[in-house]
Amino acid sequence: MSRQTILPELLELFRKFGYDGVSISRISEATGLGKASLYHHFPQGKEQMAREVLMFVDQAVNEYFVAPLKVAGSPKQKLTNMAKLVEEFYDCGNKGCLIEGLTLGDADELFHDLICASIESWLQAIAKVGVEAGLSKKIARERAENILIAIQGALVVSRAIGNRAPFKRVIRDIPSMLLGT
Amino acid sequence: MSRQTILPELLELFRKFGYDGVSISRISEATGLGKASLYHHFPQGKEQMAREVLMFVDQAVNEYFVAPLKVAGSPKQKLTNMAKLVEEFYDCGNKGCLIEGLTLGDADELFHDLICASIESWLQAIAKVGVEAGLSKKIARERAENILIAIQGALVVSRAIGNRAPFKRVIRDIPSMLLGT
DNA sequence: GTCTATACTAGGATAGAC
DNA sequence: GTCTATCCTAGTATAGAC
Repeated sequence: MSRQTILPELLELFRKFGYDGVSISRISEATGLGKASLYHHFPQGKEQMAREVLMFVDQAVNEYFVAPLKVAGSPKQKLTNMAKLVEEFYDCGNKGCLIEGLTLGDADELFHDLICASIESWLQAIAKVGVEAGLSKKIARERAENILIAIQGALVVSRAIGNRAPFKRVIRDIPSMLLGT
Repeated sequence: MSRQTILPELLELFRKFGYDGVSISRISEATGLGKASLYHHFPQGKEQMAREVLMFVDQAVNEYFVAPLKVAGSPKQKLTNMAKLVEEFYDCGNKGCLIEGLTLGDADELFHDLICASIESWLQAIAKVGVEAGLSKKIARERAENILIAIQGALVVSRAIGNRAPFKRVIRDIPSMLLGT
């Protein structure tokens, strides 16, 4: 069983249950691999699994969210493309956010650097599109932050009230959140 | 030891570590009470503790966030007052959000109704201020949702990047998020 | 109402056979 | 590379003394 098949499964577990909510037994059930096999692939156990999932996600962020912002096209088109891919990644708000589950409690210190770096590269890519569109660096950065805040907040609120409409609305409004109405 | 002294301590634990991250031993250490004493006060264990914390928070939400929106004053003043109290409650973004830790994994089903009701009453109170200020019901509701999304999202992002500035900015912008610039 | 002691279960991790 | 069996620790929960 290869990394490419197991990491997506681990991602789903960590985003759904959080670091503390994922047990080796649960992973064993979900993947069909015995505990000993899991430790064969990940000698440092759960911590290594979460770390590799975060690196896998960082790669996905760069490939799916950041790269579309760097190709040719108008700022609005780039953001619309990104918004669509974000919507897919979170399955219209049905799938939770990795950040939440990996920044609670003790896990926070373990993974802070990885999470921080991943968010930062996404943030900078969005801000760069804003600068291209004529915004000042400061405003572009703030609005990029607002976009990530809206995405993460919408995931929390949508799940809490059991209604995906707020998430979908946020996705739709991403371009205007950076470029203005 | 009374409910009034122990519930705030439990709140801090659950918001910091999430439901799965809080163990009875941890609660015992934090409160200074032995395990058996904790079960004396909360016969149904951790689940009851979390439930009572949520009811305690619901009360606090109504007392501190909703009530200030119902007194006399201009819409802008009401929102500014609320924003200030929200900032205090989350300690400028240093303290996490209960919702996150209690909507992950299995805990989600256990507490969904309580969390949902609590958010809904807050949401409606904000929307009502918007209607008073002349907004349509639909727009007022959407903007109220946007405010909660921004608050929760800012907590996630601020913690993740280790910088409270986005949270403070969101707090400052709450009135204009409802009433327009 | 709080404590010590204890029972039981689940989670983390490894040894060794195949 | 995967399995069964096992070990140890941590977590949940309760009994019974004070």
